[in-house]
Order: sequence, then structure tokens, then C-alpha cells
Amino acid sequence: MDVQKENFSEWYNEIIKEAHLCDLRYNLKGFVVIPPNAAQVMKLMYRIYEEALERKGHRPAYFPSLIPERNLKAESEHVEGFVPEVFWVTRAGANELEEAMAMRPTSETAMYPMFALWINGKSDLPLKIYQSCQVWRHETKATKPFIRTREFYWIEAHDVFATEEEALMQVREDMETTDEILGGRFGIPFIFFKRPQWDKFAGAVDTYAADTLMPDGKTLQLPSTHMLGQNFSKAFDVKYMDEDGMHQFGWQTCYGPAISRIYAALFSMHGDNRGLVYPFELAPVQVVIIPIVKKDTEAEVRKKVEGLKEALSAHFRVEADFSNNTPGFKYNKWELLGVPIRIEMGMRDIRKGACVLARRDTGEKREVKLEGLENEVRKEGASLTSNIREKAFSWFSGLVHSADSDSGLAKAVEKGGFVRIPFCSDRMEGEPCAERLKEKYSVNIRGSRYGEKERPSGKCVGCGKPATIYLYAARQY
RNA sequence: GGGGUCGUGAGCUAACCUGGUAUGCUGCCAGCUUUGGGAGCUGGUUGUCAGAGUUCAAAUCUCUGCGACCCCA
Repeated sequence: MDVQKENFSEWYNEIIKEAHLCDLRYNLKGFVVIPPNAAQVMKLMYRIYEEALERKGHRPAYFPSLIPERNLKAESEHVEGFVPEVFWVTRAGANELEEAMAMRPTSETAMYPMFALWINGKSDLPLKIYQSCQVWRHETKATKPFIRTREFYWIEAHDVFATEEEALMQVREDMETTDEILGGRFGIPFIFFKRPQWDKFAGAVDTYAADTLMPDGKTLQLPSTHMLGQNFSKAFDVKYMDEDGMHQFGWQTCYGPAISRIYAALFSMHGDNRGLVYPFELAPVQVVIIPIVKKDTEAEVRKKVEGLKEALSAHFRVEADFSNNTPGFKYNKWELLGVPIRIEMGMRDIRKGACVLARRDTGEKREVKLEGLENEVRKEGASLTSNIREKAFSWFSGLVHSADSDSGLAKAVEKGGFVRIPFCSDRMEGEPCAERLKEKYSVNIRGSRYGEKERPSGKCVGCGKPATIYLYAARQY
């Protein structure tokens, strides 16, 4: 890498190019080609996420990507929020269509008419469905690979319950899932914010979103989970029959982890000046073996390395690099690609029944006996994962500030990250204050921290009225 | 949405101002050679974003479109 991570914007573009994460040459704005280097990681992320959702009672399904115009328009707030960025299909072959079809920007309006048919009685509840798919939104903001594209890859889980309590429990479960996967498995720190009323998902009662930070201190929204209440069930007639034989509207939630965007957070969070760094379980290649050959011993080293590769392949994703490049070139190449464990093997090692094991995160090299190597790799891999996770979390926690005045906010914003400020209200009446702060400091109000117990003191930084709540401000992507 | 920078083989780039044969590096292919932190030699390989205009002549000048990056909202 020729650029430093301190200059994040350049680093981001550079790593995408150097590590072949994204091919930008497809000539359609906001649409990118995702080649194998990135797609492999995204697939692993998908599997981990899908497995977790299924473990928690969700079942997979696939819904059509086209939505008839009248479905999309059935819930009024939802339409208002999404229609400005919908791609429409209006023509098929030579003919104009009688009814325009929307390319799904999200699938509520594709799924819920079907949910209405699927659900009859209480025994059909809860209904927990997810699908892995692409969605399309004609973003008007500047597009950026993985972070904001007009087509992106995600999972959307849509659940229906008989009671409000159960739906609220589901929102909590979604947050736990996010903790478990994003925090635990991917090593990405974040805070769950309850979005202010003026910034919730179109059609939702409440929105909770996991916000992480990028290396430049700007925040990026990752999965969000929404309490939909009965807004959609009433619009789409999603009803069940209760004990008294009465029809009742279901209580709904939805949850949307955008895999392509989480991937951006993943490599931005853990990458360094040498290139990518992946948690062990997400690395497309987990172990790379570099043979150190001399002309006269080439055959022998090759045989040993191939044997080692085969043995390790039973447990890990392994590559051996026999290309005609120098070892140094190979080290740099595979470090750029984020391979967690590198094994160097030459005659020197073979004579000792050993190899040299190097770790991507720390760069440490040490000699390891071939006997028991599998366990060493496993151990170092796990240690790498927890090391980069800890590093990320401790960096992140240093970027949560608080301020109680205009000047304090201005100063804290400069440091990057989140700034907790006293605020008048997170209901609609607070919006003008948010607008004012946005105008003045280019910050967005992300909402109140989920689980925050502390009562606010002082005055709203926006308007000076007595504060009723702590909200968090940050510059955002 | 506003402002700025820009588009030349697969990648980076020179030539553009002042119109006339398109430069170099990297990559890729073949061969030789080499391998414990980005080796070397020889040969080969592909190009002016699209369209229109001005001109004897356009990578170069003009307009439109498409696309990229940066800053701001």
C-alpha cells in the first residue's frame, strides 16, 4: 500500500483497487462489480448471519424483486419515504406496461400481502421469515463502493407476532444478534441508537440502528431493527383470529443487515497500512504457505509443502504459492490480501521438522514444529481474531465524547466520533434543533443510546430549553 | 442537490496550453534465470470514454452525454 490509513479516504480507494475488492469499471453509476476477493468474504458473512437467524427461529424465503405499484403505495408513510428513490420498470419488450413495477427498495410491500394469506390463526404465529437478496435504491447522495451504492446486498428479516410485547422482544433479539455477529464474530464495535422520530424508517413506530465509526471518525449506519407496530398489518390486512374468534392485526418487526456495507466496515476497521486484515473465520484464504526453494532442493521442498497443504486443507482454507516470485514479493501480496496466518517452509525448516509461522496482525514470526501445527494455527487464528477485535473496541470507546454546550460540541466534533449532548426532545418538535446543529457543525443526531439510564441535566444545545434526553451527534457517511 | 478536479492499452502515466507519427513504467504471455521481506535479462501483448461540431487534419479546440474522485449539503 502506498497510502497511509490516516488518510482514510485515499486508503479506502487504494485498498479496493489493490486488493481487487471491487471493479469500478462497470459503466453504470452506483453499480459495482464485486469480484471473488470480496464476494467470498461476503458469502461467509452471509452464512454466519443466516445461520444465526435460523437458529433463532427464522426461516428462509425468496420474494420477487419486482413489486406492483399499488402494493408499494399501500402504506402511506412508507411510500413517501421510499418512492423518491425507487427504480421503476415501465416497459417490457416493445410494450408499455399497464401497471409500473418497482424494483424492490426493501421488501415489506412484497412480503406482507403474502403474509396476509399465510397467517390465519394464532398457530401461524409468530411468523419469522428472512431473505438474502439485493435491493435497489436510486441514491441521490454521492455513491461510494460498498458504503452507498444503488444496488446493495443484504438480509431482511420480517416477523409477525400476536402481541406488542413479543414484537418488542424481537427488536431486542435483533439487537442481541447484532451484538453476537457484528461485535463478537466480525469484531466491529457499534452503538445501538434509538433514532429520533424525524429519522426513523419510513412506516415504523421506532427504529433502532447500530452505528459504527469509520477510521476518519465519521459514523456509518449498520443493521437497523424496526418496531413496525400495526402500521403495515393494517395496510396489508395481516390478521389472525384470537381465542374469542375475533380478527386481530399482527404486530410486526423487521431487521436489515446490509452485508455489503458491513463488509466496508469490516475491512476499514481492521485493515492497516499493509492492506487487509480479516478475522480468522472470514478470511477467504486462512493459511498461505510460502515455499523457500533453492535450485537443487526445489523438488523436495515442493513435495513437503504440497503434503503440508493437503494436511492443513482438511481444517482450513489453504493456499500454497509456488509462483515464480521472490518470497518477499509473496509476503507482501498475501499480507495485502489479509491472510491471517503465513507459513514459510524451506530446507532449513524441513531438516528441523518445523516451519516458520507469521501472524498478519502483529507481524510476529516464530518457529513451530510440524507436529501439532494444526492446533497452533487454530490457536493463533483465534488469538488474531480477538486481538483485532480488542483493538477495534478500545479505539472505538475512545471516540465517545460528551458536551453540554455549543462550544463543547464544536470541539468534540473535531476529534471525530460520537458526542453526547443534552437535547430538548427526540420527538418531532426536536427536529428544528437537529437541523440547526447540522447546519452549524455538519453533524447528524443519531438518537438516544439504547439502555442509557442517566437523566440529562442542563439545557438543549439546540434551543436552550431544559433538556429531557441525551442524544448523540456525529458526522455521518 | 451545490461546488471543484478529471477521463489516453488491464493499471498508472507523457504528449493537450501552441491541432500533424501516442511516451514510459507496471501488468499479462513465452523463454532463460532467480528465491528466508517487493530480483534480473530477451522477445511479445492491447489504447486516446461515447456522440456531434470546427478543420486539409482532433488525444489536443467547442458542445452534449456517460462515468470517476474530492469538498460541502
